[in-house]
Amino acid sequence: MDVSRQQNETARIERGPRARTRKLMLETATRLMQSGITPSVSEVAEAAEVSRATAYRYFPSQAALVHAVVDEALGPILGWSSDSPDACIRVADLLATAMPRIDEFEATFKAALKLSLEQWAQRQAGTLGNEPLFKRGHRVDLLKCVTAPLQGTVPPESRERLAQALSLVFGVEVLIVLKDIWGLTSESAQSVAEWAAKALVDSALRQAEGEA
Amino acid sequence: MDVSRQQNETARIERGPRARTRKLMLETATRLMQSGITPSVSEVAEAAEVSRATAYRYFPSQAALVHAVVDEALGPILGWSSDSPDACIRVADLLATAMPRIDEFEATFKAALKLSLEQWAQRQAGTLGNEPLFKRGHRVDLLKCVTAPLQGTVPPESRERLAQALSLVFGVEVLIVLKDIWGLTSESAQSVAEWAAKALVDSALRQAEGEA
DNA sequence: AAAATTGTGAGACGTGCGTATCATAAAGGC
DNA sequence: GCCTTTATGATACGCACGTCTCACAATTTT
Repeated sequence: MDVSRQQNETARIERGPRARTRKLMLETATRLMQSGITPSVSEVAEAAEVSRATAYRYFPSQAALVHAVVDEALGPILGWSSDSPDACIRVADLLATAMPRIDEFEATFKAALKLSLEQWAQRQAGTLGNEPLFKRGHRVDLLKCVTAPLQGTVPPESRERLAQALSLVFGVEVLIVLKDIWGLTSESAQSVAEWAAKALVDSALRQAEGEA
Repeated sequence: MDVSRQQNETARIERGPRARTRKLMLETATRLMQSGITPSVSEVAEAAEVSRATAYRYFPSQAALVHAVVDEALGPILGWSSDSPDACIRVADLLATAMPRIDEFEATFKAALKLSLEQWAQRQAGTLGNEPLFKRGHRVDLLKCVTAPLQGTVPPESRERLAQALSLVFGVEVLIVLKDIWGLTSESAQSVAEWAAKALVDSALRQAEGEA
């Protein structure tokens, strides 16, 4: 089990049965998750028609599995950036890009949130296994990019606060609250998030103007 | 196992070993959860010094356990109401009341969210046990009360949208994002949520004025 | 082609959760 | 006081997860 080789396995185009089986499992897991279910390692093994033992060799836990699928689902979102000078346009663009993707992989992102909650609980209890800790911090950089045009217009502390507030209207949590609690459709949820995001940016701008 | 009696058990002041044991377990579970851990039924049994079998009689699953603890933690929040004519004051008051409580019972509310995610996943998979479904819809009524003073000033659709947007900056999800992802303190998180809430209300008001 | 390496499958094992059974102890009714 | 009802504890069971071992098959190396 060469570690350095395994790390690059996803990036590099490798041949051989190793890469093939891993890819098969990842695709199977992704497909299952997009269909809404959050499969255990055993379930992916069965669906991919490999033995349980083999499955556990590639993904030692459900956490590792979800982690890998999330990384794939996150792809287009992480690559996002905007060069618009208008923060409002940037945030609208980000939401228009990311939210539909999150909605498409809703089960995956919910599973990721669930896992991070599990890990948080285990950390509190002290019984923190040496699992690969979940990150879930991507929105920070994205939103710092969104608020970048406000540099010079809005003081740094307010920009930071705005980015933090925006992170509340951007992510799976939004879908959970608006779809599951309020019963909205994906489109309505998206539109509420967009309205809220614009309101927050406008408020930050107006506040900065008033102080100037 | 009289069902109607068991339902009222928490409300009524009952005597006898039944109510006593249940209360003992609930208090133990609450204490454990406030200390940050999310105990299984077995763990509560051990901590309360009752047998596993007995514990399962009162709380057939961890879900039932969390549900009961959440109901207790939710107490002061559900009783909240305001008669201020100013929506801004109402929302600030609600946040000032509810968020510290949620923060205090952070582990409990996170466990509740985790359970609701589990149930959502099971529902998607079709393997939905006949567990007592989690609600998580309390914020709807609270926020409808918050936006009530805007009746006549802000059109109903906008009021609804405002309430939905406010529900994004009010709840455990806020703590998860701001504390766990951004690394803020509870106080900073609270202050960001308050700023965002005010920004949303202001925006709705301003928008209504502009249209009038 | 033969040997060494690597991937795979079958099965056993330990653990924790939830369920069921049964005997004992405690409470309430007469 | 005795008897019925009810609560409790001990134990065992099935199940799923994760780990481990070992034999076999596939691939690569020589």
